[in-house]
Amino acid sequence: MLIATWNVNSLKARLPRVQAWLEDVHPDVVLMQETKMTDKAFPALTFKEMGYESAHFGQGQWNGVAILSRLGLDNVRANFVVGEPDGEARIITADCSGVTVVSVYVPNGRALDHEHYQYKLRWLDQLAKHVAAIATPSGNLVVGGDYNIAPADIDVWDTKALEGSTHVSAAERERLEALHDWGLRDVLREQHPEPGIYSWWDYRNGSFHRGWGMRIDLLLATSNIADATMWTAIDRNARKGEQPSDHAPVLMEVST
DNA sequence: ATGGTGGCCCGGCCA
Repeated sequence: MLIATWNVNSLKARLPRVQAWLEDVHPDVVLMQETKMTDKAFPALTFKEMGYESAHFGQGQWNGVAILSRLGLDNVRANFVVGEPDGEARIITADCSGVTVVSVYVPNGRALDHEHYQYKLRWLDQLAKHVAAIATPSGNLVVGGDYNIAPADIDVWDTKALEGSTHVSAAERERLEALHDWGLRDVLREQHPEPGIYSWWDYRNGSFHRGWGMRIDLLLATSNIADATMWTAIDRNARKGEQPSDHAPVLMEVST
């Protein structure tokens, strides 16, 4: 089972690239973020013609998450399943051929002294509760998406440039650590301990070509899934060429 | 590097 996560930064703007990428890579399950459209505008028929069932949780011009699957798509759950529902469309869950998958778009945080950063931390606490409510550590679960957190210093191009910024702060990294403590593993980092592996590069300043990136898009998996993962990769090619997203897809191939 | 870009949609906000 080939599982991917990709923040497409507007599915309307990115649909040609997304279609070409699906035809090229043929993932079985895709966790998508930042579709930036309503459910009505979501191109479910286009994906159906390509062999994918889909589920979308959108709100309009911002946020929006989706799951595509050509291995079945059942038990779709939009938003958090416990506690207060989030006011923004940032999380959707479904079951695909025996694996529960979650597509998450964690709030950016904007700045450490911004209210949005507190929202980010609360959101991550809610995510931990959501995960505990839908699965057990011994089950088959993948929680993938744009976490807007670089798990460790190795996941950023320059720690000095990011001092005092979101994405690297102790409080948000602790929230990620709580997910690890529960039983979710960062399989790509386990398989690739080397530095310089990023999934996002700012559009500005030629960041991609200068290697100024961060690894903030993650596929976290329970041990059943992590142990069965044959390979993982980040598809940097998807960040090149005409009208790319500022994020590259992250992939994991799970033996079934 | 804190915008020189690129989304939203047409003046800024957001990432």
